[in-house]
Amino acid sequence: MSEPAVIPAYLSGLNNAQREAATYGDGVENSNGPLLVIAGAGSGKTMTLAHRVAHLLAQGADPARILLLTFSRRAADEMTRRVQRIAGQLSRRHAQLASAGFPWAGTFHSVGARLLREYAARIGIDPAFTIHDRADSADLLNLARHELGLADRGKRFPLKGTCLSIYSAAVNRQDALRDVLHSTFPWCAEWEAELKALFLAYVKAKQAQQVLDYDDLLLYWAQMVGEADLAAEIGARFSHVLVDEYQDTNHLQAALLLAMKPDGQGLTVVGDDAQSIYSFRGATVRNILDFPQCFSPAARLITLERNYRSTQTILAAANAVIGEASERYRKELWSERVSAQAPQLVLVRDEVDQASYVVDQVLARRETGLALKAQAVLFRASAHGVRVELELARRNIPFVKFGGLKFLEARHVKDVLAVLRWAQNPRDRVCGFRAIQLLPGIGAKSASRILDNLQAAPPGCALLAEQPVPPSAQPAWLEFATLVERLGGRPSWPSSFEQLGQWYLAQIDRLFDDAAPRQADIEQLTRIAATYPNQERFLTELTLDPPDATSGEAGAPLLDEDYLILSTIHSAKGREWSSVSILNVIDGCIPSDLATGSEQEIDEERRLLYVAMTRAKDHLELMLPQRFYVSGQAGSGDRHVYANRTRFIPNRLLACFASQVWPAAAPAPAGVDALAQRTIDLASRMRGMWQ
DNA sequence: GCTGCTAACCTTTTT
DNA sequence: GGTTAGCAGC
Repeated sequence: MSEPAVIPAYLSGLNNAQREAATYGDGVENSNGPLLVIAGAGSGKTMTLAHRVAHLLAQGADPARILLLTFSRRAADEMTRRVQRIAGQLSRRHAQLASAGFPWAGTFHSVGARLLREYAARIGIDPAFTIHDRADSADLLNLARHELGLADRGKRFPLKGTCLSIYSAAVNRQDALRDVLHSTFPWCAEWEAELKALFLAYVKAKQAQQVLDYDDLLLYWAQMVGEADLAAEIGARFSHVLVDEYQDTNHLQAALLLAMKPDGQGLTVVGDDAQSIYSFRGATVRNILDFPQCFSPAARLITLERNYRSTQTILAAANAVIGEASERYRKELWSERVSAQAPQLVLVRDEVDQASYVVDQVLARRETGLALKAQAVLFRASAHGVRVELELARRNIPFVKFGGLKFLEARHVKDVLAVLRWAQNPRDRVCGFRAIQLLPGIGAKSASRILDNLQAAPPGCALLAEQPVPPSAQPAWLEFATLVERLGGRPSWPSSFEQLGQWYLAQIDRLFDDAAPRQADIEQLTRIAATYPNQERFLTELTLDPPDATSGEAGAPLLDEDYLILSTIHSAKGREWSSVSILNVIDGCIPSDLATGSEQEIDEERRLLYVAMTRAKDHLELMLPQRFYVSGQAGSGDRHVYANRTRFIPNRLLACFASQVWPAAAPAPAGVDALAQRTIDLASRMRGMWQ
C-alpha cells in the first residue's frame, strides 16, 4: 500500500497496521474486497474498527447502510460512541451524520429479529411473532416431549435442557443430528429417531404458535438469504458489513454473511482466534481460520500484534500460556509498557481466605489511588464469585456483577413476562399455560382445556372471561381475564405494565413463602419496563438483550459512584481493567472439570485463561485456593478436594510469575486449633506447588 | 382436579 | 439451594 503523503488528523493516532486496516480499500479500483483483521488482545481492535467506520463515513458512506454486527448490545453501543467521537474530529457534517447512531448496529440475533419482522410477509411468517428465551424454548420442547410419550419410557430420555442443547447445536453448527449426537452428546445417540420426531414436533409447535427461538432468528435469516433474489436485495441494502469478535461466530452466522456478501465486497471481519471461547454455543474457530479462503482472490489479512494494554510481564505470561495451544494464527503480542511487577500466583488456604485476600488487595490498591472501577475480579463460573460477593457486602463495598444472571430466570419474573407475552400473542401456549396456572384453584388440566378452547375458536371470538373454570376460581379468573384482555389490546405503556405488576404483587404472598425479595424484583422490573417505548420493544429487547449485571446494592448503582466489577470470564470479553484478580486458577475450575472431555474443549479452557489474563493492564493476580469445597451440599458441609494449580501453568512457566503464600507462613498467635490447621495446610501446599 | 408433600437430581459459560 | 417428578390427601 502506498503511504499517503499526509495522514489525516483523525487517523494519526493509529499505528501503521491499524491504519491499514482502517483505510483498506482506499484508492484502488474495485477494491472493496473482503478483509480479515486478526487483532490480538489489547491491540486496539475496537479502536481500529471504530476508525474504519469513521473512515467509511469520511469517504461518503451512509450510516444507515452500514451493518455492524457485534457480540453484545454493550459492544454495539461502545462502538457507536467511539465512531461518534472520531466523527467529531472529521467535520461538523460528519459529527451530525454519526450522531443519529447506526440503525443496523447490534447482535446477530437482534438484527435478525428486525430483518425478519420487516420481511415477514415475504417469507410467510407473522410479523408479530414473539421470541422465546431458552427457558421458554425448553418448556415448549418439554410439552412436545410429553405429548410424544418420551418422558415415561422405561429408560431415561434426555431432559428438556439437554434436548434443547442438542437441537441448538445441530442448527447452529449446521450439522446432521447424527453427527452432533456422536461428537457432543454420545450418551444420547441411542435416541436419534425419537429426538428427530421430537424436533419435528417442536418446530411444528413453534410455527403454530408464531414463536421463534434464538436459533430461529439466525436460521430464518439464513434461509431467507438462501433465496437468491432476497439475498441480493438484502445484501444490497448494506454497503458495508463489519463483524466484530468473528472468532465467536458459528457456521450458521458465517453462512448467512456469505449469502449476503458472496464475493466479500464490503465485508470486514475482526477477531482473535486465540480468544475463541464460545464453542458451547456452536461457535467455531474455523470460521476465522478459514475466512480468507472463502473468497477468490483470498481476503486480505492484517494482523495487529502490538499490545497497548498490558505490561510486558503480564503479556509474557499470557503469551506463554497460549503458546501451549495447537493451531492458531501465529502472532506474538508485544508491548512497550515495562513493569517490574510480574503476575502474582497467590496460594491461599481456601475460598474464604481467597475472598479476604482479594478484597484486602482491592482496598489497598484503592488507597493508592486506583478506583474500584479500574479493578475487576474474574471467575470461570458465576458461583465462584459468591464468597467474594459476601465479603464485599460484609465490608460495605459496592460492586456490580456481570454474567450468570438469574434475574430473568427467576420464577416470579418469568411469571410476569409470561402473562405479558401471552397477552401479546394468545397462541403462545407455553406462556399461556404458565400464566393461567398462577390463579388459585386452576392447575394444568384446566389450563390445557382453556388453551384448547381458545385455539379451537375463530380468532377474536373466544372471550377469555367466559372460559369455564372451577367455581371457586371464578372471581379471580374474571379479574385476570380483564387484565389480560387489556394488555392484549392497545394498552398505554408503561402504565399497563404497572397494572400487571400490581396484580402479580397481589398474588405473591400466596405463591411464595419468601415474598419480600421477589416483590423487590417485580418493582425493579416495573422500573425497567418504563425505560422502553412500548410493550413489543420491551419484550423483544429484554429477551435478546437482558440486563447483564446485578448489583450488590438494592437497585441499580448510581452511575457516578465507584464500584468494583465482578464478572465471569465470558462476560469480561473485550473489556480491560488496571488490576485483575482471577479466582480459582485450579484444575477443576479452569479448566472446568465439566469441559475436559476432548482436546478441543481443553484448548478452549486454555483460551479462557488467556482471555482473563489479557484483561489486565498493570496488575494481575491468579488465586490458588488449596482447598476447594465441593458444591451441592448444605451450607456448612465440609466435603472438599485438595486443588492443584491449573494444568495451563505447568512448572516450566513458573518463571513468568511471582509466587507467594497468604497468609504469610507465621505461627498463628491465637489458638492451638488454628496452628494445627495451618500445619496440615502447609503440607498440602507443598504438594500443590509441584503437582 | 388441585395442592402440598417428599425425594431425587443437578449446578459452566450466553444470544 | 433450586427445580422437578411422583404421590397422597382434600
